Amino acid sequence: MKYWLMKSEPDEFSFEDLWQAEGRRTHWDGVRNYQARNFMRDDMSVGDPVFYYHSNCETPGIVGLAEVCSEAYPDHTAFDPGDKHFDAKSDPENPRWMMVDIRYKRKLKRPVPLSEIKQHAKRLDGFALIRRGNRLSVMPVDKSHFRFILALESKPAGAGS
DNA sequence: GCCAACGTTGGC
DNA sequence: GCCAACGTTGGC
Repeated sequence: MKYWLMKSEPDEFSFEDLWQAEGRRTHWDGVRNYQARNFMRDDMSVGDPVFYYHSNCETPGIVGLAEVCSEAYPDHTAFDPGDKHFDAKSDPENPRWMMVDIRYKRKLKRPVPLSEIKQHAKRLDGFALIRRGNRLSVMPVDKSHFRFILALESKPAGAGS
């Protein structure tokens, strides 16, 4: 079992939207980065836990838990000329972009903001989210990092290290 | 294969 | 809105 973090802009598709979605699940379409695609295609398994992260918003951070609930399969939005993420070079016979489905698990007791995660940079050494210039929208999380961050939700906001 | 130009991401 | 960092593109 591997652990993951997936970013979404709440204006596009928030954790609340995932709750509202039919079956409380959705397909993670629109990833157009090879590294992120490879993680989904090659390394994810059904049942893997996922941190749901809100980016490009007032307080970026982890807001909830989800889980992978499908194997990777072709991202059909790449074939749709009307779609925002259309990619003419993705051939339906040989799809370039893949996605998985994820399912809502639960909200964190409180969001754990990026700023707080950064305060624990030493403990979280190597965590892709806080590596310089990180722009990955799907990234692996070490099991120990995952647990450490999960424990933060039970501590008061702003509690020191 | 190099690398400049460009577009995008995403925190601030 | 700014801008640093990064990935991709395309000329050569």
